[in-house]
Amino acid sequence: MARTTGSHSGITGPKIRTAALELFAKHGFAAVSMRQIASEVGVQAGALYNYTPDKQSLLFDLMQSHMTELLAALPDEDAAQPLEMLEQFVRFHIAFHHERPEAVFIAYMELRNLTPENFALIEDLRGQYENRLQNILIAGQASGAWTVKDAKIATFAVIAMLTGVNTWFRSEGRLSLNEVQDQYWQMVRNAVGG
Amino acid sequence: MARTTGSHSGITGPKIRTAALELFAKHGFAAVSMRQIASEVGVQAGALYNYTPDKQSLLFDLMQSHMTELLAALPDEDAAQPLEMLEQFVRFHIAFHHERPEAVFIAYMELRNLTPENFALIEDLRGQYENRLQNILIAGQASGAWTVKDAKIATFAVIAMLTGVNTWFRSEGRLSLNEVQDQYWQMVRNAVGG
DNA sequence: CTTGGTTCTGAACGCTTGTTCATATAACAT
DNA sequence: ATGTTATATGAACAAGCGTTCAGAACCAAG
Repeated sequence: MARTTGSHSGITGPKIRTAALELFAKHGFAAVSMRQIASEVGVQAGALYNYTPDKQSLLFDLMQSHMTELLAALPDEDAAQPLEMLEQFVRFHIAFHHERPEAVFIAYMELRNLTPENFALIEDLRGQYENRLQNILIAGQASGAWTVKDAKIATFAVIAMLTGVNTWFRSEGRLSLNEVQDQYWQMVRNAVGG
Repeated sequence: MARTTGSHSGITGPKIRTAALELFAKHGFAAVSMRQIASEVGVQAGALYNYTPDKQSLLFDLMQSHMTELLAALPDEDAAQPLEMLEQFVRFHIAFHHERPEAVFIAYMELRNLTPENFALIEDLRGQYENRLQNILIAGQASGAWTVKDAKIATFAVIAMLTGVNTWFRSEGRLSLNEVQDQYWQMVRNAVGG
């Protein structure tokens, strides 16, 4: 036997990415085999190599796509006052990350499974994202919108705090996304002394 | 050949735990083989099974030890006013986690590689730790020491923020541990509205 | 209806995996 | 010095790994 009925590149390609995303998030990159991904897609392992040169590229593509989408979706920089921009950032980060828990999980947990070259590329994208927040914090320092001492530390603190939402928040739970955004915005605003 | 000169249980046992800790933290549980651990110890793979029934138990033991030590090292609960207790907690968390980056990393990243039973045990220990902070936050709410609305959310937010220190702080860097503790304490205190 | 290119199968490749076990030797107790 | 026990080796096991490739079957265009 060989090619099966209904097989098509435009379908199988995305299917592979979705299956890999879910499996990597659930079990970890190293613990997932190409045969498992193929089985999830409904195809033999060899067929995956029509769509990715190897397993490493599959991981890298998922992470790069995620980081690129994240940067592209970021609200405009110079649209408003520092306090508004910070609020925008907080609400954006929570909402965007809530919508793609698997990609977020992978982007944080699988860095060590990237080749050094790929790692550097992803770290650069992450740095760009962190810089956006850091610039907001610096702008607010300059304008006296808040009192936080070290913008770099505050950047790390805020991002860690916000990303932590993904570990516990579920939309079916006690709180709505909006309530969570409100409470985190209050905590972030207080934390920077705004 | 067989048993080598100088071989001793009291030496090899800890060596295995140390090697496993470092390798798991660096490459991930699934990506590390028993042969790699053995090689790090200077022994053949079969010898490891004099010290652990299997690879899974090795991971679980490391995680359980870490969580147990964490709980045992926690400062006393009813020793002071809420504000002092919260400050104590913040400084303790940062210092304790800074001293054992590998164990912390593993305890957060390798949860999905535990069997369901082992996972439940570790999650219970983690829950106990989080409860200690939550109780402090509730006590402060009751006494009016601060204004934070939802103690559960604040617990998650503070722990995520504090644990994030490990991703960037190095003692050789620009800041001392004490300075970092000071700044994070200020941010946490502000965040809860204290 | 044929041709050509795309997408798949299924077998194979050399290697690595966690784990077991007979066997050998070092270390200790007597 | 002898006997016992603890601790190691090294080979073996079946299973699984990422990846390659010849050939088969599908799809679309002429």
